[in-house]
Amino acid sequence: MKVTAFENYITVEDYAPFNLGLSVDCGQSFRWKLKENNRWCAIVRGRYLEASENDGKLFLYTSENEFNELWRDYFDLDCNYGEICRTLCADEHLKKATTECAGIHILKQEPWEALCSFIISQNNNIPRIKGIIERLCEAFGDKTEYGFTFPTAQKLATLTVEDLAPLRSGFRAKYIIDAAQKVASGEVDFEKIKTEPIEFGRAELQKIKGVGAKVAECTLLYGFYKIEAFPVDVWVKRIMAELYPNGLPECTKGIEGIAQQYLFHWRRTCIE
DNA sequence: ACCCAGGGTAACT
DNA sequence: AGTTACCATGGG
Repeated sequence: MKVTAFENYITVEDYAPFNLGLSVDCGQSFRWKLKENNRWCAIVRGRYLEASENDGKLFLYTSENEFNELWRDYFDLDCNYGEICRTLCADEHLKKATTECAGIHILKQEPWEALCSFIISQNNNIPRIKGIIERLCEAFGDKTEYGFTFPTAQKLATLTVEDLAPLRSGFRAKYIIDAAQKVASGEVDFEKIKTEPIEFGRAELQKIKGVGAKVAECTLLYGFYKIEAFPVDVWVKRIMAELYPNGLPECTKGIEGIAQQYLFHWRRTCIE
């Protein structure tokens, strides 16, 4: 990986297969927007970034310092996805999925944002999920010169279900409040989820009302980078019924979450 | 009115 | 422990 710093941006070359647009807009995160100048922009962990990709080169409007300390990790640029995809290619369907959706990386998102976002995602569609999250940030996040931050669990823990009415999140509002309270109080222990095996995190997250297996898996995968987590939504359910009636192939062992992300996007966009 | 969407829960065998 | 009703919201 080669990083070159300019006045107000850096370029990154020679990185592992990575597709910026695909990674930020394949259903794992909901806050990235494509501006008219063809740059993706978002506020992540309180930091604002504009980014674009052209001719195998990344343009990140940030400092080399912030890149090394935040974005490099967030975009998982030091992980060898080439090798991972070669492993997954042992299965014929995953060979197609990883080829046709090449460059998807798992984004290392903030645990609370991932949890809260995927609570909102339940029985919902992606455009509306994005709308609810945008209203959540505008109503309860911190205003910055570039937009609103994602509100903290501590902030949301002070609110009531009625306070969330403007979000139009429906029955999910009470789940958001319960999650915020349990995370803010430490009843759901994020630090321990980070260090303990995944089974601890599964049980811990499902102490929250409205968090079942699927939302827990998404939180563990995108918020805690537990890449063996395997969220099964309606699309992955279809994949399993159509292609893997006897379960996932051996080559996915330990990296089920990454396989899932390719299969999810592939099934939604490349099939039929 | 009917369908679907990155589901969850409770009450059953 | 697995299945099966039932729950819930807004957009098409």
